[in-house]
Amino acid sequence: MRKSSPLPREFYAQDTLEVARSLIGKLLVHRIENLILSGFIVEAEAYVGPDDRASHASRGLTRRTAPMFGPPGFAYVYLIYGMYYCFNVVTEKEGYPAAVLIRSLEPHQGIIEMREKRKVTSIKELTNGPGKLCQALGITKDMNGRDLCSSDLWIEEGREPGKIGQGIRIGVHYAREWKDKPWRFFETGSEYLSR
DNA sequence: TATTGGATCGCC
DNA sequence: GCGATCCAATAG
Repeated sequence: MRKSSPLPREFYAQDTLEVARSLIGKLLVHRIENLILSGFIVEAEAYVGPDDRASHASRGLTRRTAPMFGPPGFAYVYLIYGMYYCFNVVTEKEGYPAAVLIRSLEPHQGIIEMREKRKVTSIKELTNGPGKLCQALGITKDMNGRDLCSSDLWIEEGREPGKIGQGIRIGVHYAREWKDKPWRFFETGSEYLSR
């Protein structure tokens, strides 16, 4: 069995679209003491630069968006609609605001515990959405700004993904001409994609 | 200090 | 299709 290790910071330092595409098939892991909760990434979206109106960073550097302007390989976690968290990985060089939103996972380790956290039994409903996967893996505001290269939350090599599809991002109708950018990547045919 | 609205979800 | 629920970002 190969020793698991976090992807290096250079992985995150690349072009954001490249990172988003490359993340499909990788394994997102959260270790809570002796418990391992993980899932293969099957869907991710890129939020790129200061002009992308769909991105929080288009409003500039604020308290909330600070992690997006920071160095690559760190987590950007925020509360949405007052009740769910969304998990992103910060990309590109420090000072350039960009990140990839992890939208859905194929559950791997800790499925019993994920069911308890999610209050649902169907495996397909555990992590098929950005808010759901944070709930399943126990990702909260506490992980905002966490270093994915040296903490209990990380991404490692997973499995070879199937065919990768590309399309427009979800839930960004307000983003004017940026709403139609095909910056969402997903594993075609996966049963674990978000709605 | 007050108002607004959202990178969602689950139920009607 | 719609309400829940709260905080950051703005406006005043």
